[in-house]
Amino acid sequence: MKVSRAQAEENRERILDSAAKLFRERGFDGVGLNELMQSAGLTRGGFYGHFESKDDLAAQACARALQSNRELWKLQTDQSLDAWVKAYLSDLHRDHPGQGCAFAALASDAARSGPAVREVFAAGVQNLVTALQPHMPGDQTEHRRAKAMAMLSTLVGALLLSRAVGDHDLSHELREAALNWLPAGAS
Amino acid sequence: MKVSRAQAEENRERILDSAAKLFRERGFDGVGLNELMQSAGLTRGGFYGHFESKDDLAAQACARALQSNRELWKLQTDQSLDAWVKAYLSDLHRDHPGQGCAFAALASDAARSGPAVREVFAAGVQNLVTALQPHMPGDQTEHRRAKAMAMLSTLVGALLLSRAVGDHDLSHELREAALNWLPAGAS
DNA sequence: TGTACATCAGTGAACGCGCGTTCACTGATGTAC
DNA sequence: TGTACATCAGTGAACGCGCGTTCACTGATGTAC
Repeated sequence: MKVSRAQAEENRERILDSAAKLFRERGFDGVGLNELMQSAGLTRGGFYGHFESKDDLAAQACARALQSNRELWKLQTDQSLDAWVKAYLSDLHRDHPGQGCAFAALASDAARSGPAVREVFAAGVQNLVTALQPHMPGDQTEHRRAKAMAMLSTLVGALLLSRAVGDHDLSHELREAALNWLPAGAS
Repeated sequence: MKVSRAQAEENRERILDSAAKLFRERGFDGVGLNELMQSAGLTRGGFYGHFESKDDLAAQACARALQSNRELWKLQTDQSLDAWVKAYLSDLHRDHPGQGCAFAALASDAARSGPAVREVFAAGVQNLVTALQPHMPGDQTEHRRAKAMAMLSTLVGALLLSRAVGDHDLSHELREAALNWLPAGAS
């Protein structure tokens, strides 16, 4: 049963959205194409009409996740960098990787992936650093850029570790420590 | 063909060492039990004489990886925290996750794993932070502890991101930025 | 505007493969006498 | 110390299952007249 071109495009978008969410929750290897297509309301076989391979989807889903991160975060950073940092290190963000930062959720997966995914990640880092840069203290652009990068590393590391430890108190302590550390160089 | 008890114990150790390396390189889902046992010079069927399940092995392999991290790093930090930090953010460490930091290599995997793995990770963080703490500046113990945690987050985040981006220059820039940022609060 | 037909998005069965796990079996080890 | 036998570490075939991918087919869509 064929479907209108507009509908097909909608289907493709839905696959990408599902993939961006499920991959962040369970990693590339943790989600099969069958489940993925079903979660988008389609069947297994239709996948290859939209994407070349699972790897191709992984790269595009990462791009999608990073893009939605950017849109979500732009509002927060525009009003205050501090607000964004606090939201980044919140319990809410820790407990919902599927809607959260793609770096924290998929960096390990990306490191083990092919060039396509890694290029998407590189572009994502460049984009976010450029967006954060003007909010950082310092006279020279390259200093602000370096600070933005270091801050990003701290945030990603703290969120990741706080997700990896089972201990609830330790999870909180890790994020608090990062939060208190940041102002020293950031603001 | 039975084997002496000493030999059996040796085999178990070899499985653990292989797993600690392979898991760090490719993640829990990226390594099958067949390949794993073969890399330890054994066959598939013998696995369950040593471990309850793959999950059980994952937890024990993480513990093994974290322990060997500790032994390796103790020497470096004892002479100078700076030496350790530089080694942590080196090209060598980035390019050899199999022998490197288990946090950077497996944090995402741990976040998606069961309680056993996560408890091992929590203990690993506690251990490392306790080891770093005395090297951090500050009067009060809890301040030094918080700084050690924040520094760890920065290091893990920077190494992870520098592995995830394909771009060689960006990978270097990320680690340099973290390196220059650290002294502000750490030393 | 209405009809005839080519296009092609989506279906669902099938491909070979490797997964984690189980189990009957083997035969050297370690023990009891 | 030497022999008889129980133990049990490791083997390799087999289990059912889900994986990524392919393909012949369906039938509504979009096009040409």
